[in-house]
Amino acid sequence: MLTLRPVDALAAIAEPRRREILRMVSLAELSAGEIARRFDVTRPAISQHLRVLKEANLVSERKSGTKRLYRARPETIAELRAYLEDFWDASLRTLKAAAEQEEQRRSRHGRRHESH
Amino acid sequence: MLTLRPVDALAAIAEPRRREILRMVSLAELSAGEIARRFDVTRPAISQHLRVLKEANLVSERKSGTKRLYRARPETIAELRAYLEDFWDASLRTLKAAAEQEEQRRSRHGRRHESH
DNA sequence: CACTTACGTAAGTCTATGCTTACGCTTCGT
DNA sequence: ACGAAGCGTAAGCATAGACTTACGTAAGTG
Repeated sequence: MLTLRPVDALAAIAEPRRREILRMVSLAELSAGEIARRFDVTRPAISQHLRVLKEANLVSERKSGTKRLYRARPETIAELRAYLEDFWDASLRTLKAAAEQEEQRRSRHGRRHESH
Repeated sequence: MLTLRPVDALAAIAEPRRREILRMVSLAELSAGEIARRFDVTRPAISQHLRVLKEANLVSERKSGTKRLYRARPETIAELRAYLEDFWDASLRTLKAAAEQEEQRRSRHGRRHESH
């Protein structure tokens, strides 16, 4: 039952600041304020980034007193990774196959092809 | 001498349509028109996507007569893949380490921690 | 019960971006 | 030389999105 597709996570990761945030909450569980202090932007901006990451299931949230602690979710990261692995594999495999075919064609008849 | 960072390629890939285009030009060298015909958008829109992909070095362009043929560039795809591999590795490794530390703490003293 | 701390959210702004139509440039066929 | 084919680019538009300030809320503190 996976309603969120890896694609949402990919879009979330495309943002440099969110990538940085995800790195931070991979190293340690952090509060929104702690994260915001390490950036030049205001705290609400970070809250909004955290919401995107949370909606993409890339981070989990836990309340502790007045704070909210965020941490990266390895499962979703692994899913996104797998999704992209398939993407790379499909691309690179077919590219390699195409290059080899071309190489064969080139060597079979000595004249250069595709002059059209 | 790599002026273009993998990050640009990542942003390019974040767009669903561009991911689809990249898949297509991995399977076969295609002209802009051929690509556009497979989408519901106009040809200029595809041209603009192709420009983004080209600037990210994800596709190469070759002129043949009045056409321009596009093809995925395996090198850049591999670079982006490597960049992300590092990202996953760093995230997942530290997450695993943190989880283990926590597990140790939890088992060392029987009571639950972090009540604050 | 105030007051403070630590937040999220709403509203508004500015920029980026994905799209369209209009146009101009090459290259090929005749 | 001329029209058509195949593109890229410019300009304009509408939407998304990354910010800001202002405000509201829940949980500790005195």
